[in-house]
Amino acid sequence: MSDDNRQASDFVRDIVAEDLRTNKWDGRVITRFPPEPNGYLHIGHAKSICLNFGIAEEFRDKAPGGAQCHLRYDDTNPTKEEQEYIDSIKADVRWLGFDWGEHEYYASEYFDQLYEWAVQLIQAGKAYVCDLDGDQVREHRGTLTQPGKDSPYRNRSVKENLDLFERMRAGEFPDGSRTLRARIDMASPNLNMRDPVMYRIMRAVHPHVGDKWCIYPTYDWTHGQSDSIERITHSICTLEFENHRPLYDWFCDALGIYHPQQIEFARLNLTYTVMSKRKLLELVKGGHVRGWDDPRMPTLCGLRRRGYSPEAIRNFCKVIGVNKYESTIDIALLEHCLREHLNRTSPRVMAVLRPLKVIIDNYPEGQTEMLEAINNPEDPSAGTRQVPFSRVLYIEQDDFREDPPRKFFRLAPGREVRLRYAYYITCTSVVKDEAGNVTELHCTYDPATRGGDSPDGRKVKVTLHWVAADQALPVEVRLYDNLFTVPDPDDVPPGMDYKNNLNLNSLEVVPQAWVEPSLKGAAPLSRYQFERLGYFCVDPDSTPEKTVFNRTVTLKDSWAKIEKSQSQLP
RNA sequence: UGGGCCGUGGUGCAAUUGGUAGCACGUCUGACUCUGGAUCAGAAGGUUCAAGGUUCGAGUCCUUGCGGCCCAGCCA
Repeated sequence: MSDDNRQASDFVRDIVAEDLRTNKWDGRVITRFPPEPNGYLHIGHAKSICLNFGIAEEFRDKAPGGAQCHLRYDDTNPTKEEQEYIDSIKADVRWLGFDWGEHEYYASEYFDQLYEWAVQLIQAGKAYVCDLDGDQVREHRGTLTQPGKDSPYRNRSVKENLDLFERMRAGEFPDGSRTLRARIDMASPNLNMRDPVMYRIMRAVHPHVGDKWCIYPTYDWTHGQSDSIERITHSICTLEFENHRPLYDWFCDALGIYHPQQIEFARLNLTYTVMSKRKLLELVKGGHVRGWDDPRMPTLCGLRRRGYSPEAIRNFCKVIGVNKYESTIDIALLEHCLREHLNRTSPRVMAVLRPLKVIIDNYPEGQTEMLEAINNPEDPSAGTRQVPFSRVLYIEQDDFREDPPRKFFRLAPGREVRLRYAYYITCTSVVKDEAGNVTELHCTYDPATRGGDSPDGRKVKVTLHWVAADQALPVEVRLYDNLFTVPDPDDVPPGMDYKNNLNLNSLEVVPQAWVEPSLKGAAPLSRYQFERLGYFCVDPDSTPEKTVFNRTVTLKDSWAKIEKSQSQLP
């Protein structure tokens, strides 16, 4: 059990608590998670989900006016959005362990209200139809250091604007030919205030509202008012929207409507991966991975398939905190949270990835016996199981060295080790092929050590995992490494991009590994620890004939560390 | 060179709001162990971006620098 289940505070929670204390929002706490359905959710979104839904949960009992978190799709750009994404987002939020109850909303369902509000702004002389095309709008916008120029259409009459806007909606004009723009200040140092576009003409079928519209509101014109409609109290978003806040404020004030408070926090960055939907989409479309749910992807569906648990991800989000400055978190911290949870919850099992045949010369031919094995030493209630033992076994190739280096404690000629839950064995001879590769080992076992303890108190340095050759199940195992070879994939010389840093060895398939028979029929997505190797998860690609395992993460391996440092010596 | 936001060990976060820098990950030791896992104990590692100033006292306040991120989509 983790020692501390409480959620530490942070500057966002501090604001919420303070607002509750001063009764700023009538005792209400309403947050929202507002994805655009244009891709799959990733671990960066998990940070936002945990923040928004977490706050609603934590303040449930403290907010007399009620606390809730909405799921709202910011679906304002039908050219990029799809039903597939809408569905996956719901599945992923639920899998993470959060529930929005009745509060599932779509910005596209506010389009009528938004249209009315646009008319209201036109009537107030605060919006106008502009005939400039994209290039011209850019030219008029000015630069970071120079003010923009007013559009020649900026001073059209209210009557003309109303007529034109109505006809935009009616489909009288071609795509991109006109826009509705807010009439603010072309000289503002904040470029977002230089008469931003509110509506564009775009003939596209919308995944949620179909072909009802040929004009679509921009995100800037939609987001703040959607929060307003839902009476959000704390509109929590990422840092890049800080510059947009004055615009959202302007819209709410100009409309005279309920005005939520926006709070910005830094998005999550992780080493050895990329975290933008654009790049993830490119990896998928470019065939660099097998799909959005490829176990190497930082998407929630990818992590799920890889074997991550929602608990691990939630705890990770708790541990990383929330702040206002960009930072990059070491992937090792995510893996730490993962192991921490999996260690407590995963049944142990034995599997051999690269088999080396071991023949126990003094064990009766044709005999099989069942030995008792503990399912989870961290959880006594998980009980025990029986594993078969016989004369011919497989052990891991890595667990034998004919000429053992210093600090290598495993099996070697003449050396005695323990087979987990079974017997002590001693290697008596080595069989090789013509090329000199070790093909099998002959050993003897000590019948007195049955179960794994020696009555004479004799100690061995190490315990090996094993499977009985004639009882083991053949399975496929997929081993994963980081998708990128460097901590910051975007750190590339000029002319190259992050794809140059793709790790070409991020997937290694072991077509035939062996697992103990208790794993027969293991359900997709079920998680195990393969003793001494790591945590593994049944891949949905599994068939009744062949189970496929994904390696979620290795166990911490101090021998690997020693070996690595030894190889680095001159 | 306009505006906005932000700088605390290698990394991520704390510091009772002015009281003498703490936690986690990682790294390195050691103990224990039927997973070289887990667990436990310990160590190394910070002139809190810098320089001034206010103060008995500054990571916290002031000034000036420096550095980083964001903004010139009819993307979100």
